[in-house]
Amino acid sequence: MRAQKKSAPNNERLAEIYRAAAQIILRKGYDATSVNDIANALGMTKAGLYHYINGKKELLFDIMNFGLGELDEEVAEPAKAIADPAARLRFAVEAHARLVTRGQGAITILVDEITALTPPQQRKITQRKRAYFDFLRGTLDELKSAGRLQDVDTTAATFGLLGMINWLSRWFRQGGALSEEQAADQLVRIAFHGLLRPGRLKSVDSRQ
Amino acid sequence: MRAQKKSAPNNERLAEIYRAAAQIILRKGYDATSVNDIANALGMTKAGLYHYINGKKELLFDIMNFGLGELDEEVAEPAKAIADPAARLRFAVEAHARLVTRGQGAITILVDEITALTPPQQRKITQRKRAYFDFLRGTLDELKSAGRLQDVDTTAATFGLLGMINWLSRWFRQGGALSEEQAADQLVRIAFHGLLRPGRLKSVDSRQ
DNA sequence: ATAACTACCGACCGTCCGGTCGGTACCATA
DNA sequence: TATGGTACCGACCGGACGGTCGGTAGTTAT
Repeated sequence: MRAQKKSAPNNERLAEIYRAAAQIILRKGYDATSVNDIANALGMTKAGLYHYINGKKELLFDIMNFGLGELDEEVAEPAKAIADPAARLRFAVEAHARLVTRGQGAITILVDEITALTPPQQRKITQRKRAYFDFLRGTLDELKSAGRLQDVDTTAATFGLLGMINWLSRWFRQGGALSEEQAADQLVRIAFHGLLRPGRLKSVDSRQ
Repeated sequence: MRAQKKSAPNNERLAEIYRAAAQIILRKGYDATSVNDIANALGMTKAGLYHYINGKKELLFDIMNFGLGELDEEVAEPAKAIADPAARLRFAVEAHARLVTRGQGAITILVDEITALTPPQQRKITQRKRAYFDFLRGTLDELKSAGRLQDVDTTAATFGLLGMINWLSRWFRQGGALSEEQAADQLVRIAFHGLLRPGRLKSVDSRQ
């Protein structure tokens, strides 16, 4: 139904292109990245790059779908094999966090540059993201049914979780104070048990 | 030391311009927003708008500083008057969350568009954001000293907190299922007590 | 009445960007 | 050694965008 590429170019080179483009877009943002920037990073000219891609927006769309594929393969699918919802949630948070801290770029772009797509592209990406969101919230719902969840709204909690994880891309730096594993572990701790020790606090009230 | 505006234009109109620009930039992103877009939204031409602003980047810089001003006035300053660190933290999270959910735009832009600034502008904004970050982390450090904090890294915890709060702008919608107050309350609950009920869980292990 | 200032606008400019097109050099395969 | 496909490139185009400039209409001050 849709116009395909005129020919079928080397697939490995295509993967290289996605990787290089993701890195640059991650650093400068989609709009601030020119097709020339990407081509130069690959030792090519713009015209040469257009041998592989069908347009700047479609390149972004492809990168995002690649990122969603990673999320499915490395987080959602393995997690779904875990029966206990708490263990499943822990695995998902850790694996997702590591995907972000690894800094390969696609998952972060996926989250930051949706508005750059055309509306139909946006719809498709949003739909796939929604499936992942529903999987996470479903796990929280299971925990709630089992009486293992605090008294929180599972939708808000899922967004809170995703907020913490996605925010990693803004502050986590390779070679910083925390390793990828430590950062993921910290998020799990905060998400699971919160910041404050439980116990006797005679009701915390914001109005002095 | 720096070139000022040629004259001193109406300050109220300037505020209107900031507000309108913030709304559009919030919706479309800085790069995708043209100076013309902003001018038209104000019933002006681009040339007319340039009577008030010195450049697109400086407009963004001004909006960000405006957002940081709001954060100081409505969150940091009032919070600093609260002696108990847990109550102070609760107030900060709630007030900050409400600033985001209100959707006026400046705080969200502040967080999403830093890369669009010139390096000196970036440095100034980052410095002011750092002061707010330090205030939050300082509060967590106080709680830690008092033995009231879980065993978490206060830096990671502060980023986690900010991640949840800033993420609100991506999912919270006026008139949605949750009111601004409810959303802020949910974040406080999650941040303070976590997702899982405390108690007997015979060690959550991620490996089956 | 006039000078000065504010608040704009129409027209224009240089630049950069996404995208195209007609090539060419280099393989394969037969 | 002809054929055809892959992997590029130089040159170019139209359009949009940030920004400028020389105005003008309206208001206020003297």
